[in-house]
Amino acid sequence: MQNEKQVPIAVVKRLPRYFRYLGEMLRNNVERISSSDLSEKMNVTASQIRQDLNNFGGFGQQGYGYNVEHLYNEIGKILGVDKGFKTIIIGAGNLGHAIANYSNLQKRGFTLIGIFDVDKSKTGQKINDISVFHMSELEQFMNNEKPDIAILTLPKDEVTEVAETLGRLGIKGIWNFSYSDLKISYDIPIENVHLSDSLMTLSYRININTTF
Amino acid sequence: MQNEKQVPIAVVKRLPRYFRYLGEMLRNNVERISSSDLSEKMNVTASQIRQDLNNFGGFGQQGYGYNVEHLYNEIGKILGVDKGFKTIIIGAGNLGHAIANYSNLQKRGFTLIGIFDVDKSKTGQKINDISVFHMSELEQFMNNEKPDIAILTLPKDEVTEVAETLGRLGIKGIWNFSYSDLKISYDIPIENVHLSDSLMTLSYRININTTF
DNA sequence: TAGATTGTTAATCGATTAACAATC
DNA sequence: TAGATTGTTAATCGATTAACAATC
Repeated sequence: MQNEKQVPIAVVKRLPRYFRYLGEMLRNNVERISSSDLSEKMNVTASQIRQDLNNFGGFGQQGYGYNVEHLYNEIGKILGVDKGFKTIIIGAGNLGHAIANYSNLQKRGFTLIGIFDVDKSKTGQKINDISVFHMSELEQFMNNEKPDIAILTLPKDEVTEVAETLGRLGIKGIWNFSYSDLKISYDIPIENVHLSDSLMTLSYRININTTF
Repeated sequence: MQNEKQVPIAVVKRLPRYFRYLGEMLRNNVERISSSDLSEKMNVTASQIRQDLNNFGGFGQQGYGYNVEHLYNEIGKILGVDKGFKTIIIGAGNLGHAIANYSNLQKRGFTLIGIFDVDKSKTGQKINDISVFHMSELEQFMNNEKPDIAILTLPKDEVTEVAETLGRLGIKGIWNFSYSDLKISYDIPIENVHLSDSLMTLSYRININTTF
């Protein structure tokens, strides 16, 4: 169980970017790429690419480089996008709507199977062809459909309770958009997305450009 | 100009989180906090907090700690949220809608002053009280209103051209949501947001939890 | 004053880069 | 085979943590 020494999170966070660039190349029918060519495109060092990839095994070949399609697929497997994880959205507000309509998620192998909201006026509607259910139906839905990932787009003072419920019902991971660092009593992965953090970083950079 | 040795980006990226926790404490009428108490709440080391803050000056006081309100305000200034940066959204699709309705941005001191789209059927509408203009009106609007930040929520094959235009018209920073690492010929800060990267990181973590 | 806690220097740790032998 | 490029070890760099003198 859980061994093989853990891959640094810094490395993991770079994988989606590799995946993105390789996908682009694949669409452009690029067959192979060397770490140094890729490093130029991506503005990182070739060393880093080789080091990163070798956390997961040797995907390249001396004198040849990396086969784009193969590497793309392998990184996809590492990231688990081949698993077809089933997702639900909780909170059918603006952000919930946007994510439900965000085709990239479907493309990356995540299948949206349901949307939940406490607002009864939304129940029964469809968003991007996916049904909106009332929160009271969540437990039964979880038992029947066994979604893997819950996307939480609800106010921050409601999020902990909902997340605890999801944990109890066996969710495998939570993608949290509420303005908080969600923590629950179940040991499952949670990714907290803080959109405004990124905007404030931008703001900082504008600010120093201007100030000094 | 631009000196005082640059603050590491790792530090800058932590500032919004400090800002968030301090804001929370401020709302709870906490008057002062020591680095060690804050470190416990935030799950980081006290050392890191003190080091991070001292990149920008000494905000604390020996034997006392940090005054919450003062520190909150100072970090706000560093981040530039006190500047009232004027923002526009380009792309009135689902994500554009969601962001326009995302009250946190207004709360963090960013003022949305216009939304643009190529789709004429959207022109003249209002989203969260903000007018939607046609893209052809962008240049004049920029000249008159001088927005600081452009939020780009449009398809990735349209984003570069629009961004170049914005650069030419004097935008100060770009918050890019399209599925690409936007690069333009003007030297202005760009923050690329890749929502699906974060989801894939979550997916990875679910995957290893399950596999090993 | 005595106690608490900062600001800051020094030590440690981890991540990135460089180098090169292995090998396709 | 010769050339290219990986996988991997070693060196460097930077970031985090520990320690403590300064000071409120």
